[in-house]
Amino acid sequence: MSVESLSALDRSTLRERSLEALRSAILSGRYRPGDHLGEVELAGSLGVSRGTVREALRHLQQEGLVTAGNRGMLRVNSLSSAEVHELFRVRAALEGLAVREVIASPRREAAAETLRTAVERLSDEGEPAARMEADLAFHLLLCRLSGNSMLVEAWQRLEGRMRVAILNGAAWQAPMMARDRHVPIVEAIERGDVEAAVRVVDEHMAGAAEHFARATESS
Amino acid sequence: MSVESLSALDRSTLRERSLEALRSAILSGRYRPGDHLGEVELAGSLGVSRGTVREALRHLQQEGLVTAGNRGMLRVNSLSSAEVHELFRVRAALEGLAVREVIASPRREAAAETLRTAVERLSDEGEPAARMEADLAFHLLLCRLSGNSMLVEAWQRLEGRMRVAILNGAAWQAPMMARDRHVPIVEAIERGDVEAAVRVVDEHMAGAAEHFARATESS
DNA sequence: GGGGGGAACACTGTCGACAGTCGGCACGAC
DNA sequence: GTCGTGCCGACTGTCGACAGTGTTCCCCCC
Repeated sequence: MSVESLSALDRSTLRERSLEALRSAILSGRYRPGDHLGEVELAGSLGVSRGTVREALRHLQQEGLVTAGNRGMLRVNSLSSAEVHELFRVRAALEGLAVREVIASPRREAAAETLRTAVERLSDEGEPAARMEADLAFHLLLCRLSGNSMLVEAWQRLEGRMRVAILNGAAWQAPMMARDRHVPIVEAIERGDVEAAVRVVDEHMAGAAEHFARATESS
Repeated sequence: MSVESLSALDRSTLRERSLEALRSAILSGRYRPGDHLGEVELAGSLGVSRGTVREALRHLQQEGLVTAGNRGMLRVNSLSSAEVHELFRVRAALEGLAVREVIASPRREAAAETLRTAVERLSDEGEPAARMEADLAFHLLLCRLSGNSMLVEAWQRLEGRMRVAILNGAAWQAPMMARDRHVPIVEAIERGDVEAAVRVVDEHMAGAAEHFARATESS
């Protein structure tokens, strides 16, 4: 089995490894928003050819972590506070659909239970990065449980930008990541209360948008 | 001035032209769903190098027109009827947000007027392809008028898949594209009736989903 | 006639190199 | 001092070639 996973690791292409390396470099803050990402330089530091890093950069561009500037030159993306608000409103719409579908699903009971265990993994303390991961994992799980693959895909397309937004408000207190903020969502789903669930999601997102937009402005 | 516009045309890269060519080739049905798209063959027929067509294909993959199969080989995508339903539910959520934001916007009056003129361009007759374009243009305009750039982006990410779905139900009667189906949306926005607008959008999308899902199944 | 081995093929992954273009800099004319 | 101009460096766009790997098909052996 470990051979299997090892061979799976070996099977991962250079492009995928470069993509992962670049993504974590950006998300870890090693490259600051606005920094220019030159193909030659990155190819040299990653030990791959320009074409390979080029594909990884294009993927990052689609994810929204990187944006095109003058003459096709790429730089690390950053979001204005207005864009943060827009982003979270779209997210609210998508997750609102997710809770609707979860509640309408015949597997609602099982889904609620899965969410209940997931919400327990949300911790009020610890590394900010780890808390962010747990938070995003919870919301992604919510989308997945809707069984709507298009919804999952659309949400994931927003994920990169969300990470940028969260990154901008780096030293945040993160009251939005607290478990208390997520429990009501699960409870509303358990009760099958569509209106309450959607309202809670909306409020959750509005609060998060407000918080991160402020953090963006002050940076 | 004419020099200016010409140089702008020349500025379009080979990658963009290849992308456009491939996209229209797929959308026009020249390549059928499931067809294998080999890099070498396409590079030869387009008169560009493999790297260039490769980038175009990757872009198409992000758009959802092309999907990866065995060993990274790409083929023209197709949607199951279940995915068509999922797709239109996500679209309904996004456009529901769009009408909310348009109505809540201080520029509601102007937006409604713009939509009123756009809806006039929807024709009940003529080329199916042209009608599809007009329909998509109307809905894209709706998203744009919301002023939410993230919403526009998310919608456009779905656009490729929508075209695939519509393409699958090729010989359709297209009652969903009729002007009558769109006028109520505009009227609800003009009245500022959020509930009605969202409900109309939902019904519009549900009807379209049902129609195209059936067309997908029968093909 | 059927099955196994191997060679040829058809792909994609990856790379290094050349060409075009844009921005900055120094230099000279006015 | 300021403007125009030509050079230089940097960066991306594009290309052709090589390598690795499944896949397929043919031939030989049983």
